Amino acid sequence: MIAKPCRNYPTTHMTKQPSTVGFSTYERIKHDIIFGELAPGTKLKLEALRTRYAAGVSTLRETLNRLASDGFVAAEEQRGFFVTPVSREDLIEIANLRVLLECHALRESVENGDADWEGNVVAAHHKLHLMEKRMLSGDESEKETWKRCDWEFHLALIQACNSRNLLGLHSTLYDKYLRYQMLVLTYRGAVAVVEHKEIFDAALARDTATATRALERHILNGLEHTLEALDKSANP
Amino acid sequence: MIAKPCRNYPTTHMTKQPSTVGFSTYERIKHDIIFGELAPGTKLKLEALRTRYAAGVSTLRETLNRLASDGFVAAEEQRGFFVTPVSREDLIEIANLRVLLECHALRESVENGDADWEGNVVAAHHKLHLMEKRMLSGDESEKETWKRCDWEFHLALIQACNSRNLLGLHSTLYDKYLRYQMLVLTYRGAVAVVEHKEIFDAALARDTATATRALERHILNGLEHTLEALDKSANP
DNA sequence: TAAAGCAATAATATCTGATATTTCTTAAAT
DNA sequence: ATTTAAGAAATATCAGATATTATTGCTTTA
Repeated sequence: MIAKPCRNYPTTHMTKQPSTVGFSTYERIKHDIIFGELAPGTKLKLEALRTRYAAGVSTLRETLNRLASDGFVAAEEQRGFFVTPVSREDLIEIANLRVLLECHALRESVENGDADWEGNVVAAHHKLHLMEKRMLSGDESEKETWKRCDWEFHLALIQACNSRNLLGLHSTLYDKYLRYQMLVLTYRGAVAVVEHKEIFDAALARDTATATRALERHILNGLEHTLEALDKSANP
Repeated sequence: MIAKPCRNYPTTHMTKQPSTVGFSTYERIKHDIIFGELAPGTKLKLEALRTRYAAGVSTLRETLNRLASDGFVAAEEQRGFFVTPVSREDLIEIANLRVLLECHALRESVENGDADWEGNVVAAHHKLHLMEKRMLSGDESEKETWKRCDWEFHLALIQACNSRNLLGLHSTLYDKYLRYQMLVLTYRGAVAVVEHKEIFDAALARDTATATRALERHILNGLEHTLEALDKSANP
């Protein structure tokens, strides 16, 4: 679970677009799972996917195997592939792991980050804040863009942690967490804005303890919020 | 959400024997990478693998994609698959991540483990210790068995951490770390025995702080040892 | 009526072979 | 020596064939 070319690589000098069918199919199916277009538990029949994604069976199986290793798809022996189901417990696990890994990465990053790192963090926070203002004013037309900004902000913060392995694991975890957020479709705009600002300020001030504490609260508040929405949608 | 027991299989809890070619190939290639039979950086040509593992190209590609997601194989766009290279930095990252995840899991486990957990830990440590005595007396004929016991001990310790996701990540990390150990082929018998005992005692005494500290030292000592051997083999 | 059995259907797992495209190798040319 | 061009090798992808297994629906039986 290390290579995550699409996001980790800077968009500046993309030496070669990975234009293979396999890669693009992987991206599309993963996207559809994260954003709920393929609901949790859905049976992924090869024939159906073949027409939906215009790819051959072999390519699809490669893709699904990859997604299975990532944990977005469950491969059941002789029974085929399913979108990984969701559960309260799983969400809690994911969130706690994200706290563990992201806080650790943030600590390292804040202590090692150079001028470049600072610059990227400032830029990412600025872009995120612009989006947040638009969201707060009621313009929810670009939720995906907003989420990308959120991702880029969180990534920028931990980018200087000096561990590709850590960044890779975190990326997958973020995506899994994101799926739950997309699932319940509820936002906690104003609060999250403040939390982002707190993390941002503490990180730039190189106040490791405050930054990690704020990040932990940020993630756990999100968890609580998502759990509530999840329970509500389960018991209407 | 709860995985129901396989319909056809008897209730005996043998690890379900997935008889598919895909799974067995996956296991075998992964094994060969971890135990160095496929050296780091090796080009994995489909034709060669086809004869070596007696599997079709499609199955092999599925397998390699899965291993690529796990991080044991590097898939290069249009250029095929390679055994993931090793490096000093990567080893350090892996070890540090293992410390982070395994210590966290151990803490949870020690605080939540029930009688079953204790029983399994005692059993696993006993078996490990038997193997260790054989190794110390010069019988190195079963290094793989010994390593399996080491794995089972470490796993038993964290088994009660209540997070499948965490256990999954840890398992992969352990294997990656193991590859480096197998690579340098050096053992630090007596020292590791003592360290295992320390962890074991503290865990059973529910002394979380001591247990995690001992585990951290155990892993970091191993890292240092492996790094030295790695440097030595690089600069002869 | 419910459980058990069984045939028909659907879907998966796997291999082979074909094709287009890309990368690698080698040898000629500047 | 570096570049270039042709040929060989390897990958990425698809389609089709087959064997095996899972699912479904109907029939029988208790």
